Amino acid sequence: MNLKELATKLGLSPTTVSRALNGYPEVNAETRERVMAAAHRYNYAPNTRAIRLATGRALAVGHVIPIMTKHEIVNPVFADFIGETYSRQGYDMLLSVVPDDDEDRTYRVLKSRGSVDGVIVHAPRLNDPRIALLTEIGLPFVVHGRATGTTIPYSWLDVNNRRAFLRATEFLLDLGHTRIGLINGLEFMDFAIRRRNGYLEALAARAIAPDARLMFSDEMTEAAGFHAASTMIALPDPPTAFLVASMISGMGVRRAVEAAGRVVGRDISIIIHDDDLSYLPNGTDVPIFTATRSSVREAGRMVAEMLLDLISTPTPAPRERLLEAELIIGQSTGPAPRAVQ
Amino acid sequence: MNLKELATKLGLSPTTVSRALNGYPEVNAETRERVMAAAHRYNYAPNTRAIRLATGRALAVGHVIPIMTKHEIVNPVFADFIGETYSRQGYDMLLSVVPDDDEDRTYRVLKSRGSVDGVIVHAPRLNDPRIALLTEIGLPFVVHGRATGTTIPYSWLDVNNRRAFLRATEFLLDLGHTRIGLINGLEFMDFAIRRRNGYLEALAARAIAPDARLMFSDEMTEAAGFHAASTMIALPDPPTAFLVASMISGMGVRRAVEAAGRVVGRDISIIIHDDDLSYLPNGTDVPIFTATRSSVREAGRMVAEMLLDLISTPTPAPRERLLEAELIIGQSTGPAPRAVQ
DNA sequence: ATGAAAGCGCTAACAG
DNA sequence: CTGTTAGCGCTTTCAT
Repeated sequence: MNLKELATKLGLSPTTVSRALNGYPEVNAETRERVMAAAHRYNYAPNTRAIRLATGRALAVGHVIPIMTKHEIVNPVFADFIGETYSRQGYDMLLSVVPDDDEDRTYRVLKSRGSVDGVIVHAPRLNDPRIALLTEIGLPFVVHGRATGTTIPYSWLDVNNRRAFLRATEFLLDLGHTRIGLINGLEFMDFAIRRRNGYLEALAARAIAPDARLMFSDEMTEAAGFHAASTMIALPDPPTAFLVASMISGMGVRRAVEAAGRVVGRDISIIIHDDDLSYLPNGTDVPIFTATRSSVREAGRMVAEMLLDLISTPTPAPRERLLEAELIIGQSTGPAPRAVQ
Repeated sequence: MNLKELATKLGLSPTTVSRALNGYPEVNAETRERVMAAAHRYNYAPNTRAIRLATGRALAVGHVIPIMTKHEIVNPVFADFIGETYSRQGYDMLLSVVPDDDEDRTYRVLKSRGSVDGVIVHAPRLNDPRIALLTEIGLPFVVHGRATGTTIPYSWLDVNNRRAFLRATEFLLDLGHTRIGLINGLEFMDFAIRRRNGYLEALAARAIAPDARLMFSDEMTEAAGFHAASTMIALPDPPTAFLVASMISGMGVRRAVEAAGRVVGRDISIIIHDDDLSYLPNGTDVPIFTATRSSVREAGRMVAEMLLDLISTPTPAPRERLLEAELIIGQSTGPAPRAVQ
């Protein structure tokens, strides 16, 4: 059933039916009722392809996921982008999974073929070139995260990673730890840089000089966590606590501690950060974390809304939103951190 | 730059240009050269919206992710669906994240608005209603996994989960373990059912009666793994080994073992299965697993190809593909399983 | 308040 | 081999 057929059935012109369905004010209230009812009855669904061609809008937003060719991937949790935000406004969510050495072309094609009205930029990196590129080609975008080093203004939404790690470090410092090993993600990722800064800031505030041997930056895998922790434990003056940037590397850290014959929570404390808690139940009994499932979802929804706003605004001004993370203490991944004896 | 403009510049009709660009055989070789060159020079990109309307094809495939309203989500790893398979053929990948109580409507809308040419069904459940629905409304689909209990024929690609767990169980049995705790995912998920069957089958082959107290089925979270393992360890006759269905629950299992004062790999062996190794490096030093990163990616690519095949085939016959998983022994998550003393 | 007509940019018969 | 002519199903002036 298409518009024309529906119009014929109603004895109206397609124009009027279209106007009635799209809420144009000039339509007679009674007519609108009739149209609505008929549309519902005949299960009429407008053909998106036609709307797109006629209006010149794509009615879709893109999410481009860079697959790192040299590294393990960063895999955004798409469940967080509850389709509702998009679908409620009639937008589709397009996913492009592309090797990072091919990103440029992807964005240009997205723009020139008119596949999307805007994109969400995931996993921003230091001096991320995508921001300049998108600005240049005029494809609206919102960054989920931020890109340190970028000078041109752009819209973003980020979680305060610096503050999260600052507080986690302070927490350990308060327990008397002074040698705290940082097991961070790859530090060309923006979030990893900020986390490191938070860690350093906390140390600086207590006049503790950072020790390069206690700061590892690598992929957030089990093996990398194991390697980093093992190396640090083997130092003449090993750390008494670890601050780990992901659940998975945390698993490797635990293994390293145990392999060295130490006991987690007695000899060595571990704080594991993670902002993807899809594998943990909400609210209760979680380890030390700096985000909760619900807040991550909230962020996803907010980014989506920012983009839709941006698209529908004639002359949009860049918007920025910084979310504070929660600090939650529990013990799911192991015993809670202990004071140094 | 659109087709018409390009045609004018070339002094040709849009038709000819279109034919030249789309590889129709009747075009003069020399003409084609000229057209191609001009298209390249003027950076011509066809307008997808117009192609879609004109051909009546959506040039897009949908991935519908059901968000369980009552449970933690199943979050497919989309990086596995390397866009290349789709983009090479000019297809977009559409993502719909919807609450599971709203799936019906989503599929119907997808069909009636013509947003996609077909869909990939993720995370199939026992007697999954989606298969009947999609068959009924005539939207082509391929199931990533299988749906136990479904009678109508359909296309699917699955990893042999039964066999994977059969082999893992056999491995432990060969080491002398007879009390093996199964910590499984939710058993309304098809893959979880099959894994359980593999476990049971291995026990049956050795004439070992299954013990209901050694079989847990729950969400694959850290907390659930901890709870299941703790409960089993507290039994008068506790298991000497655990077979765990995910890396994350495995973390909880390890914690439970340690909390009980036992040593992993000495008192209790653990085999962790996982088929999402995004957090592990390829190839080396992985724990006992039944799939590798590359094979998971391979599967993703294959499903995508099956769907594209299906779409472009006039009268498609259902295709079925069962992949054998690899059994890899390593020790990233802990010591390798040991023989019972 | 409603309708007629043109057009979005491409493809696909049908001619020649 | 190339061009002419109609659409695809909707929106959007411009009339009435």
